[in-house]
Order: sequence, then C-alpha cells, then structure tokens
Amino acid sequence: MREVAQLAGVSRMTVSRVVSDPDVVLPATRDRVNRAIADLGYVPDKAAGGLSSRRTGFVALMLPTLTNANFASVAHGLTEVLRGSDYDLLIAYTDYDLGEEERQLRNLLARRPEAIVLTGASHSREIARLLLAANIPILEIADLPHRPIEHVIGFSNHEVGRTAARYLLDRGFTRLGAIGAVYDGSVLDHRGEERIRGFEEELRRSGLPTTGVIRHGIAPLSYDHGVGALQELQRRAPDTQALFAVSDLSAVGVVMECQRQGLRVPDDLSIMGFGNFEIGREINPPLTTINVDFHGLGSQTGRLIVDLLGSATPPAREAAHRVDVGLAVIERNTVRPA
Amino acid sequence: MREVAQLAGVSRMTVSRVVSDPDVVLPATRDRVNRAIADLGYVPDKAAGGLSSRRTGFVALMLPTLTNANFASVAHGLTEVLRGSDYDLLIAYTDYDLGEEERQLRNLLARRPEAIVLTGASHSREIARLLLAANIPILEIADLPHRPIEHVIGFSNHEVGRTAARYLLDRGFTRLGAIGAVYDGSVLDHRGEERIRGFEEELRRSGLPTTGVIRHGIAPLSYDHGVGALQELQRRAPDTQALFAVSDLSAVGVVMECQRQGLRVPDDLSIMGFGNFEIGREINPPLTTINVDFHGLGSQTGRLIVDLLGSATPPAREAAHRVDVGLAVIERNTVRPA
DNA sequence: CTGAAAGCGCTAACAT
DNA sequence: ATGTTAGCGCTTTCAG
Repeated sequence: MREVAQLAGVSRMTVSRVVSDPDVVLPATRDRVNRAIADLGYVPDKAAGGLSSRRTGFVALMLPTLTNANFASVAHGLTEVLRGSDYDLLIAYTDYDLGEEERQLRNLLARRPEAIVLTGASHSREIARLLLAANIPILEIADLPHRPIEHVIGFSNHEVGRTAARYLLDRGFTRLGAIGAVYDGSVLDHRGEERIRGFEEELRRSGLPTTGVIRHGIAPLSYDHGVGALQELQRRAPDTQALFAVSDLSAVGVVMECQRQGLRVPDDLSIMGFGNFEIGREINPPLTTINVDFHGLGSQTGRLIVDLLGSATPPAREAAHRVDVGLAVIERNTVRPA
Repeated sequence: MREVAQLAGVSRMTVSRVVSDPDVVLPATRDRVNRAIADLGYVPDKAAGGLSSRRTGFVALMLPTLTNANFASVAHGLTEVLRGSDYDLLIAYTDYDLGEEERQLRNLLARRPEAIVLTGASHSREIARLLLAANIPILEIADLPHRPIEHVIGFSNHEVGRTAARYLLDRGFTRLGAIGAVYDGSVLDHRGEERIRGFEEELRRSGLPTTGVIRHGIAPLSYDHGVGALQELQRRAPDTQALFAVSDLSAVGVVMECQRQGLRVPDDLSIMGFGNFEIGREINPPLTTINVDFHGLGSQTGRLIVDLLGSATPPAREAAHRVDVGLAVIERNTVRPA
C-alpha cells in the first residue's frame, strides 16, 4: 500500500479510501490511485484491515461433508445473499468427524468470522461455550434442535420421518420398514436418526410393529447402504410392503438392488426417500421422496445474517430466531398408489 | 490475550509462547497460562498473528463446484496432509463462473494464503498476474495445462479421451460416439472439452468419422445431460454402437434413458464414462469408466506444498513441478466385450 | 526462561 | 477532499 501511495502521490489513507469508499475521493485522485493499484497488482490485506476496522468481512460455514448436493444448495443460497452485502463465505468441512469439527471451529474462530453457520451438531458444552464467547451470531441450520445455541433455520427431521410414515400409512400399507444408520450416541448422524425416530413414533401411534425399522452401517449414507440395508430388512422383516430410507442415496441403492433381485418397484416393494436428490428423478421408476428447500434455507440464513450484522443494536441474545422452512412430499413412482 | 496474561500473572509474550511454542516455557508457568486460556475461552487471533509473523497458516483451494465427489476427494487428500503440518485448508468455489472465479481469487489473495491450489482454468492474463504477484506457490491440479502458471499436478484430459476411444476401438467398434458440453470459448468446461477432443483425435487417426461426437448443453454435466445428449445422438448418428460420455453422471443418464427406451446395454449400445463416481458402480449394469486417483492427487499436492513452504529457499520459479498421476480404465459391464 | 519495545498493514478518529 | 496520529492483537527481536 505504501508503494501505491507513493506512485499515486497521495497518502496511504487516500489509497485506503479509494479501496473501501471510492465516492469520497476526488475522481481525478481516485483514477490516479486506481492506476497505481493496477500497475502494482496491489491486493489489500483484509486481515490487516480487519484488525484495524474490527470487520473481517466474512461469514463461516461449517459443513459435515463436501459431497452433499443439498448442502451445496445451502451454500449457494447463502453466497448469493452475502455477495450482495459484501461478505465472503468461507467453508470448512468436518467429514462427519467430531474431533475435526472442534478443530475446524477453532481455526475458523481464530480468523474472526462475523457470523458462523453450523450444520453439524456441535453440542459439546465446550464448543457451545467457545461459540458463544465469540460474541457473533451463531446460526444452526438444517435441523430444529430443542436446545439451540442461538438462531435456528431449519426443518424438523423428526417430522420428516412422521410425514413419510403417514404418507405410507395413508396409502394403506401396514407392513412398513425404514432404513437408516446405526446411531452410536455420537452426533454423527443425528439428523438421520431423528428421521427414523419420527417414523417409529408414527408406527407406534398406529399400533404397528417396528420390526421393519433397520439401523444398518454408519453415516454418511450412500447407495451401497441401501443394498446392504435392504438385504438385512429382507432377513428380518421379509413381508415388508413399503420402505422409507432416511436418504435418497440409500433409497436409490434399494431400487437398484431390487432390479438385480428381480423385485418390481413399486409392485413388490414401495420405496420413498428423503432429500430430493437429482439421481432420484433419473432412475426407473423415478423416486418418491421428501423435499426441503435447501436453497431457500440458505438465502434465508443469509438474509438473517445481513439483518443481524446490519442492525447497530448489540447482539440481543434473547431474541434468537427460529424458522421452520417446512418440507413437502414429492410424489413420483416408487410408491404404489392407494 | 491481555486478560489471559493478567489472569496468569505473566506478560503477553509468555502467553504467545505458550500458544505457539509451549516447550520453551517453564511447565509451571505454562500450566498457569493454559488454565487462564481455558477459563477465559481465549482463542488467539490468527489474523493478528499472521500480520506480525508473516505466516497466515492456511492454504486456499479453489473448486469449480461443491458437488463433485472427485474434487471432494482431492480436498480430503489435501486436508490429511496439511493437517499434519499445521496448515488449514480454506475452500472457495466458483460454480463454474468466470467472473466469480476472479472475485473469489481476489478475496482469497486478500487473506494471504501461503499457497493456492486451483482447479479452474484461471488463465486470464490478469488473474495469472495477480497470482504470480502474490509470490506464493501456485498449484494447478486436475489437468495438465500446456502453459501452466507454476506447478501442476494432474492428468491429461486429452489422454482420457484418447484412452476411451482406443478402448472402444480395441473392442472392434467402428461407429463411435461421444457426448460432452458445448464449448463456448470460455473456460467453463475446459476439461470436458479436452476429453472430447482427445476422443476425436483418435477417431481421426483411425480414419473414422466424428459425426457421433455431440456437444450438447452446458457444463457442469449431470444426469439429464446424458438423456438429452443421447436423444440428439440418436437423431444425428442413429447407428452408433458405442458411446463415451465425458462424465459418469452423463453416462448414467444415458443408461437410464436406454432403460426407458427399452435399449439393452451393452447389447444395443455400449457406454463408458469418466470419473468413477459411486453411482456408476450401483446401476445395472455397472458402468465401465475411467478412474483417476483424485485422493492421491490431493495428498501429492499437499506434500508438494509442505515441501515448498518448508524449504527456506526462496521460491525458485524455474523449478516448477509437473506431475502426471495417470488414469486407468475400470472395466465393468456397459461395454460389450470384443 | 521471561519481558519490553517495535512494528506487521491497515483504518478510525480527528485534524486541516 | 486529504492528511496525521494512534492503535487493532499479535510476534519479532533483543535484553535481561
């Protein structure tokens, strides 16, 4: 910056102004400075700027994995909104690893984000404390935790499971199954477990057995989870008529395994998934699933952040937001009509 | 930090040492400081630290998209290695948008990464200049550009196309097709275009027509690209026997569309893809494809970075690395045996 | 082994 | 409209 100032024949302060608030500088001066910036390939150091202004200009997003299209949609929605308000989005991911989550969080916090968006569970006391101590907006998304750290924008995974069960029940099925991951008490697949519990609850309400509810393998779930889980289901509850998979990927695996076994979908087995992944639309027959507007979830999160950071009011912790973005069944052809 | 120092009854300098080089501090002092750190929930400000030490402790990774499992593997491999050397990985993505690429790059550069890993094309003069001016290692991965900015760790996309063509030719097919995206001169799908050109080249060498080479839709490619492209192919070269899709996702779309049309794969049409995506293994029949060790590519990149940053030698620009990680055909069942 | 002084690159606050 | 001064939170360097 010093060089730029010299080349343009102004003080460093003027260079700073040209970069952050150009309108306040005389056009002639501004042009001179801009030319110097271009000539020198000067890129302002945001870390130094942030140190001084107490504004780092970025929001952190913690993702459990990089490969989930729905989380990518969230990132999309977020980015779109934040870009309009001149915040960057920096992404870290944990690979569904608890230790890694804490590590990454510390790293992120050490760079002083202005807000932090969490998709993991992050509920160890230690982590929650660290987060709160940072004194920035904390947003938990893609779930509706009972005891949130602060703001929540999400949907009820429990309700996802109940909705699936009701949908299947409404179509007259009585031998229902569900497949998810083994829940080992860690929070790795917290959300999938919630879905499966919602499903079980609805089964119990209807006085139906839960023998078809299979917890198989560990999260994150993918296609081959579906094939393994189906095989286990066939051993434990061979008369199952309709099946809910806590993830579309798993559901697709089930459909593929059915093809291999010569089982007709939905005639021999009805299947529904969750997440409305693109592959579900492409397979034969196309997969019935439950959709959540993840992109909208991301934009809403972005808007809330901008609001929160924009208001000069000190962080009123008591006014935590809680938004349920809801969900919807997407009817396609893997569930036999009533 | 001031508070921590006070609470522990030491100078701020001692706190700094406990955080960054604990062994040099007397155990008793160290314990006292650590307790103060824990009590106060102190998280050191890396931006401030970096400003002073000229080491920001992070490496930037620019990805075109968040939803590609292969790029996620790269990130994985990179993270594993970097973690061992105490660097963070910060990820930005461009959504295959050129303007966004430059924006993100500036943002990243403004935070002073110690090295930058690029997967995009990034070859505008302006960008290359900015990158070089940053005076940090620049690594381009997942391709083997002719005129690299600096280091390159990747594979030849051109060779991917040639390998696919040769594989199909070797099996006795003479009516070959390929599907990729429309290449509009921008660098959005540079890699896919390279693959398709390699395929065409091999066709020409064998004196075969390239009428079955279809550029359809725009990148990034997904399942529905395959269905649209197949339909176009059927119009333009209905007698095609074997088809190479520049992406597995597109190839899977083709297989699904064949199922719908009642075409038998591979009897009526042979198909091969690229990328070895998980879904290819699950469909029926499983997809023949070309694999690249993306995880290894990531670790190698990480190791090179650690080397480069570790050596006290000034960045010897002339000694740019160039590594070809190669590729391999994965034979499954969508190509009819010779 | 620990501390004091100086300064990293930038901007807030106050001049002018 | 532009410049000056002070200082953001930390580490380097040098003393002790």
